[in-house]
Amino acid sequence: MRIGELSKATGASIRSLRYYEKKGLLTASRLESGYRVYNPLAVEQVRTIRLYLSLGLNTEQIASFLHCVMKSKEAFCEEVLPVFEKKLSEIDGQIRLLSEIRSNLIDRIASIREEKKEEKAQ
Amino acid sequence: MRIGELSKATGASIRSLRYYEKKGLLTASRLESGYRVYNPLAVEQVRTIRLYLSLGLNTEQIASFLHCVMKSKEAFCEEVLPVFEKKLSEIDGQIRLLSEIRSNLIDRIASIREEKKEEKAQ
DNA sequence: ATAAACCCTGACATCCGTGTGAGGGTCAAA
DNA sequence: TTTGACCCTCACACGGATGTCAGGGTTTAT
Repeated sequence: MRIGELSKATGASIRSLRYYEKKGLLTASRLESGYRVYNPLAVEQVRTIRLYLSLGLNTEQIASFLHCVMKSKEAFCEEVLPVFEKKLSEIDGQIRLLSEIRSNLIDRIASIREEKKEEKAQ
Repeated sequence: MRIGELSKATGASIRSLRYYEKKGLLTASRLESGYRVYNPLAVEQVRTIRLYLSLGLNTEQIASFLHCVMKSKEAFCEEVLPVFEKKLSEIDGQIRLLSEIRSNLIDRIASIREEKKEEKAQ
């Protein structure tokens, strides 16, 4: 299949498919014209790439284990666990930070509402 | 005071102080040489700017109410509440998304650990 | 043969506060 | 006066996946 078909089949833009190739996540053979030609399995592969991207992994991390998870189950790929654990701890950190900011904002909003109430009361 | 002193007094880099000025958050008069000269109140102003930056507001949002909060209390500035509320809802959205990803990762990590246990058991 | 649809590479833009470096002027103490 | 510390503006880089445009070649159906 050509790049336009793969794009439609996966929802990834043509731009993105070329980018995944550049990052070593996807390969294609070429026609004499230079057109990329994809194996039908590429559809599943692109879906897998996008799944991991949606988990916040970057292309380098995905590249480190993609060849394995395409052949075997995720659980059988040595590389996967440390990447997931690293990502999880990053996310925990982000959630902690956002939660602090959230509390701070909530306090400030509450104070402002209080002031407004008192203003009216006068 | 000059920019280097203000930088030391506030912890903001000289680069950042110039940037705040460009964004309309900070003003300075100039010596004939072109050197910036700051009012002593600038120290408090820069601290205020950095406080709001740390809450995730951008320079444009801060600019929209900074002149007011430097004169009056936060609660008396009309502009503040809607900005805080907008930011809060963004943060809630971010936390929700991160929490989904977090659950997904935790599930996957647990599955992998399960597999490993079974592997050993054999 | 011609038009429409498809594909190619390369490169700039995005977000946005901050780091950094070039190239050059100013101030203060020795 | 010289030296070192300080200041100025301008401009590129970052992060990282994606959008988009330019300029040009290919395929396919009519």
